[in-house]
Amino acid sequence: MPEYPEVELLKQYCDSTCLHQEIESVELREKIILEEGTIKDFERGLVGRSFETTCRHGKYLFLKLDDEGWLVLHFGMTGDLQYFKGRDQEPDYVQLLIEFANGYHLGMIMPRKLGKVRQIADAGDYIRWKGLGPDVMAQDFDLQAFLNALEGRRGMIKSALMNQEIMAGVGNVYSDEILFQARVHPKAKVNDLDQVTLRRIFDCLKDILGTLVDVRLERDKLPRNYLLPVRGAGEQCPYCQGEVKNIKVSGRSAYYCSSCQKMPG
DNA sequence: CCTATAGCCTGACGGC
DNA sequence: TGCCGTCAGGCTATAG
Repeated sequence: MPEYPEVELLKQYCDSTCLHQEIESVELREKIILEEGTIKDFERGLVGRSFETTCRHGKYLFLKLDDEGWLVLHFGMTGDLQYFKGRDQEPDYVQLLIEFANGYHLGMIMPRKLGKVRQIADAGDYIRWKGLGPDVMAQDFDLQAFLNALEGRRGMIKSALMNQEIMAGVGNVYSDEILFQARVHPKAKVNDLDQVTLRRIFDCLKDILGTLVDVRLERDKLPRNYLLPVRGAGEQCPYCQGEVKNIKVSGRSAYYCSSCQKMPG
């Protein structure tokens, strides 16, 4: 689930809960979610420190430690965070548990262990090392930056939007939403799209991702023309009553309106 | 540069 | 109810 909107909200959640508190203990329960190093070193590296600020790039959340260094969290397909008090309130599937001096805990919840955690020296270096493209919601990711990022691409537009090296933050679900509202077929080739269409995609991207954060992902607060509530095969398009279909695009499940999202040309 | 495939890991769901 | 296959919103590696 975690794409830009979810991770941005998790960042805000951290900002309002767990900053500036001394870390008393750390339990990393699954070796597989540690990107590098040993569990012992990871745990020791956090105890006695505190989180000072946070930042986000694409689907990655960075928590800055006092003194120096960062904790990076990547949520995979099922990651979430919960800040809670007593151990008796611990939710299921906590793989990383951080206990603060005030008695509260931050749990990283991950039923499928596809996420990653790691301590790093510098967030910028990490972003470069991962090869991440520009963050889609950064101020300077404007229309020109979007066009530059897609320059020379010949693959399918949905794949390009989801490619974290081209631009970081969009995943499978919201790439469908963006293309739905821009009325572009997910399999349309990037180099077949004209400037007007690319601009429409860019505008939809910014608008949709911003809106999802504004409404805090509450479905009933979304505008009525969203694909999200009817993102299932056989559902009805809120624009044209056409049929929502499911196809595979680069191995991923894509939903689109077979009537109003046409191939260009 | 791009696509397809398989794999990582495990819960939810539908069919029999 | 139980078993089994399939699918799921992440990413990576590999082969063509």
